[in-house]
Amino acid sequence: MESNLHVYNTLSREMEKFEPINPPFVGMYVCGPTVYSEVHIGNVRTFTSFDLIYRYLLHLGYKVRYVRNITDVGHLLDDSEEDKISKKARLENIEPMEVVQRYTVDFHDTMKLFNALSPSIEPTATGHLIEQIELIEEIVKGGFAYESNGSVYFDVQAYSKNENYGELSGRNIDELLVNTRELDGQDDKRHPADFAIWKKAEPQHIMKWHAPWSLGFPGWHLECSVMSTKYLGATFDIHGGGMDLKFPHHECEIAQNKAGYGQDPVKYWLHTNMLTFNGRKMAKSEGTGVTPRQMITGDHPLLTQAYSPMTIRFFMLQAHYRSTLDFNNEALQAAEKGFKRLMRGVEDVQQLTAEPTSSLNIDQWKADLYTAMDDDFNSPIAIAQLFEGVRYVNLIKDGKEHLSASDLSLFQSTFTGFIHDVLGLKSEDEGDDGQVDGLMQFILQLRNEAKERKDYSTADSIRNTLQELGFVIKDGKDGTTYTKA
RNA sequence: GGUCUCGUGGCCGAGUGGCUAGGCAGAGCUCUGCAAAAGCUCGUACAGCGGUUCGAAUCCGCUCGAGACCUCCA
Repeated sequence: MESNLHVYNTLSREMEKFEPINPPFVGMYVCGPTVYSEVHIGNVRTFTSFDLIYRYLLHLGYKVRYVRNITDVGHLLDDSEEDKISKKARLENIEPMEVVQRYTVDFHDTMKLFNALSPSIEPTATGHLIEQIELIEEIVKGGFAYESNGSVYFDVQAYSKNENYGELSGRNIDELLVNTRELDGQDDKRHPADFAIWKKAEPQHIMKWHAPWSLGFPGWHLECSVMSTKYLGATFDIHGGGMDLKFPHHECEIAQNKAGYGQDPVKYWLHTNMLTFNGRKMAKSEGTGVTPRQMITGDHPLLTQAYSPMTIRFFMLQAHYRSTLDFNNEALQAAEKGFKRLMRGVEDVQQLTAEPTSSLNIDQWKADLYTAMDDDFNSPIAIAQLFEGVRYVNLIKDGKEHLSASDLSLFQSTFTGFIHDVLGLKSEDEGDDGQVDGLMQFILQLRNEAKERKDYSTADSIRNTLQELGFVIKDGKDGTTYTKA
């Protein structure tokens, strides 16, 4: 298993050659959603980015175990004593697990629309309470956590004696202690930077479990430590998530793993950047979240039209996963047209015929494609290279370039395979039963007869009417074809 | 207030010490009954001001602007 893949590791802040701990196996853990409401389009971007990464690793031949959790324990809101899931449950007058079920299903449906592959394992926080309690016990035993009023807090200062709390996020422990804001309900903590790993539940709290310290619930960061370790081992290859999780979530995860399991959990940390709308980060908490449903239906004040899931996916892949990406109508419309052009290339490439020799260097073209993806999954460059491929298709179609049988077959499989399997893009033309095509062929035949009679008014009338119905007519050298607009 | 990121042509968005990103939009040409499609060609962009260098959009400093994290967030 040899590849030349390089990835940007947040931990080292450098590009590193990707070398799995146990090739050809790769363990990848990605922080999944908290299922208390519909995901927004920013969440979709993150999971689409990791879908691209997962797909490319598979394409390279790695045996990937992809674990993505579902956070179904609500965690505390900043200034209330109520967590997100039980709050939602109370508002909608339903069971907390009903909330969880509804939005888990919705999340899966959404990711399917965007053609994301399912993870290998999708564990839930509530399904791993025992393991979480065990990890807390280990951390306490090691002297890195203390109990206070039925809650258990991670002792950041004790941990910092020998470890570097802040290594991932570049934070300085002393500044952290000074700069942490004064929050209510911090009385139980010894230091403001300490974080809860077990929280005693207030009487009105719905989701709670019995533990040695109290009837309560686990700290948010704990589930990922536990589930990643359980399914991928104490040290695994890739841990991913959104940039906004770097601190405190991932920082705390590392601390918990080192304190409880005695091991540095992750070799490569990958973080995806945020999606903005009108230059502002999209976030549920700010009420600026645009949902996938709104994107697909166009039902949102900021949208001038609807955009299909594949248009949105293509648009996302046109930016690098570590860059912020700003949504606006003009850019999305550009993506819509570009995507259609790419898909036309996929259709047309299959129609090409071979010649005795080649006038294009397909090996080089293919190598450039892989070079792009090997450079930290640089999908924008890869897409540029695929558009170069579209140009090839058209030149060959026009007889201006030609390929040998072996080159043509390589070109076809690489071009189509990359678009379908690596980028996860597929045509959205709803297939028909051939009736439409039969009708179209008949109509076009009538039109061509009119053209031969130089009856251009009839020919144009047919073309205009078909155009209004959504069919674009193209008179080529070898006959007339049509595409759906 | 602290930490950090970014500022690329009309729009989105790669790249990065000297060589074409790409998509969309725009202009011209070829093809065509016309059109569409397709092909070819074109704009010569890197916030501003200094500095380093033979040479910087790319490195350094400052200024301005935008954003993120520091509190739940993908």
